[in-house]
Amino acid sequence: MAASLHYCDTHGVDLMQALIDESIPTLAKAIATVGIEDSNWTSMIGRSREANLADISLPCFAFAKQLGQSPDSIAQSIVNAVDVESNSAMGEVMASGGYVNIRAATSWLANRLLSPEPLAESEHIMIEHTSANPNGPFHVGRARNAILGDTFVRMYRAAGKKVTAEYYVDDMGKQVGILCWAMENLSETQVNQILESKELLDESSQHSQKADHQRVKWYQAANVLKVEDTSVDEGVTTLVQLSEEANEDVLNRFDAAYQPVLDGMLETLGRMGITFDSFTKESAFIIDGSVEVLMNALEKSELHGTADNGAHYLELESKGIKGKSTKFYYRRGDGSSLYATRDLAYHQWKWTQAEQLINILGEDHKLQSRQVSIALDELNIPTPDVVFYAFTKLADGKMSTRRGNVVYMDDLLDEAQIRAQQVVNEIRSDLDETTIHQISEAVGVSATRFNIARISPEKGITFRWEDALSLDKDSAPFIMYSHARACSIYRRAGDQSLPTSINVDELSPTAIELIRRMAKMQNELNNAIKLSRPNLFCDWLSGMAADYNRFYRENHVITDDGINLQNLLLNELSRDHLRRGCEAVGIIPIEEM
RNA sequence: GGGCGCGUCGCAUAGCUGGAUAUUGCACCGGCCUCCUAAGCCGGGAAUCGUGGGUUCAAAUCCUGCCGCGCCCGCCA
Repeated sequence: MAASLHYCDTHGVDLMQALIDESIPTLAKAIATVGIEDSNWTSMIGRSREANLADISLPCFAFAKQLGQSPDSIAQSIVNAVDVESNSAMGEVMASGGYVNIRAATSWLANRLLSPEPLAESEHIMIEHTSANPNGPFHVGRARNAILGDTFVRMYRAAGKKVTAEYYVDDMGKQVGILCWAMENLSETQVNQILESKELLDESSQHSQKADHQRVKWYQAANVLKVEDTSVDEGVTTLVQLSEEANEDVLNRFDAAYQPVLDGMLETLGRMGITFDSFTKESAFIIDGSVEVLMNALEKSELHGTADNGAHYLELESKGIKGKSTKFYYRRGDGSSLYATRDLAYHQWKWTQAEQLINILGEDHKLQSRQVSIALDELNIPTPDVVFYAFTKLADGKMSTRRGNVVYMDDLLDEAQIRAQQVVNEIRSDLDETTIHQISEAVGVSATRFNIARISPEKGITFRWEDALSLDKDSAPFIMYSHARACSIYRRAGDQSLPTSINVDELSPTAIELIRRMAKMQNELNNAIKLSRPNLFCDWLSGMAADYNRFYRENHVITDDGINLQNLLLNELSRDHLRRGCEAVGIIPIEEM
């Protein structure tokens, strides 16, 4: 085996930011010469929009009025006055279209890439995502939350943050109440009869014996039954009321009803590489009394009001909430709390666990989330950051576990694996069955995740099998293939001791592009995190794979004259960047495919 | 009715903290495997950035009218 580079967990430096920082003193001298008196110009330097022209750019449009010259000629004057030679970070500095365009010196980039610096100690972040009601199997509508949430967890970790992935378990309330009532009152025969009568019985899934797939039938049957039989609602309501009083017996029965479902859901998520560090039950905040304390505290708010029947609310009209209902009810007439109230206590608790909170929520929770934030503010509790995503709908309508109008994730992942296997069978007939299965499972899972992670969260998705399972170029397999290719070369190169520096003069254009791409990794990651858009980092990763492939075509590691060590070094840097990029978005970086 | 979001080549998608020839993939057309994985590489055609107005030296990007789509507006969760 070749000497391996061990850069994991040591890449903390944003080289584009470093380039900006190192360019500023040199630019400042030039700008003073030209006679610009705008002290704000340093904040105008940013990443260049034209990646083929420059890494960073200074737009000169704002100086035009002051100097009475065209932006273009100002840019040219600045460029003429810049002493590039004195700055090791700066490569080319050129004027174009009113911009001062700066490219990093390739030698500087290469050096920085080869001597990474350790990440600084970071704050602790709690990312709460998924938190789906445990009433049935994971479906593709719920998957966007989990995939997005886990991608954030991974990206933050790749950026060196300490992250707790948190799942809020809704262990009280109507949904589990219905499930529990059904499990206790309906026989399997009854359930099957009810579902059959409504043509809801579907045992076509390979996973129909899995606990979550089994128990959702009881949930669906109870929902059908309660339309005709009012005693269902009565039974459920009694249970729900008791659960809200933290009745131990009822909470235990709820637990018994939903836990196998939750386990089934977590198994599905585990297959996608999605795991949690912490599970918190909603009932915990009733039991410890914190909900009651908060409700009492809210009465001191200036927004507080009381309804005729004794219910308590906050009037939010003055806080910019518009529409029919500006009242945020947090205590019912009978004195009990509501879901949102418990959410307040939950947030209060979360702040004891981390310095930053991020919630991943569907766009249907926007109003609710705003109300909760205002209430938190009234309680002097900080508000969390929230990432919203638009819904995934089926071509023929909205997904619903209750109505059985869903595509289950278990089935989607099966199908993804099968489709991937068809491809692997075709091009890797040399591999044994077990290996082929492992590869196709990794490809299927990665492709499914990437096809969601690469889309802007606020954009609605219409589920189509072809799209969800696409193995095309702009997808996970393309990236995985590039990584596997780099691994293959690493294996073939054998045990080599790698050079400690890169001779820039010998680099081909594709090699330079590759270095430039790698140098932007941390910047792209930081940017995607800052803007809450994982799709931006997905773009970088696709581009990284493409640049590696171009490099691979032109620059051979294994040649007739032996091993080209410089190209091997670039191959190893690429392999490392691809692997870390994959891990940051939930693609499995397999070593062979 | 009110609030929030979305509308970019045939399809999908990037860019939206104003700025340089609007990105990428699929599909379509044409090249490249005696050479480290062709799930690849190179080249080509294809876009009134939903639509009308405004702000600006500069608008896909900001403001606004309209059209279309989605989500929300429970003492539910």
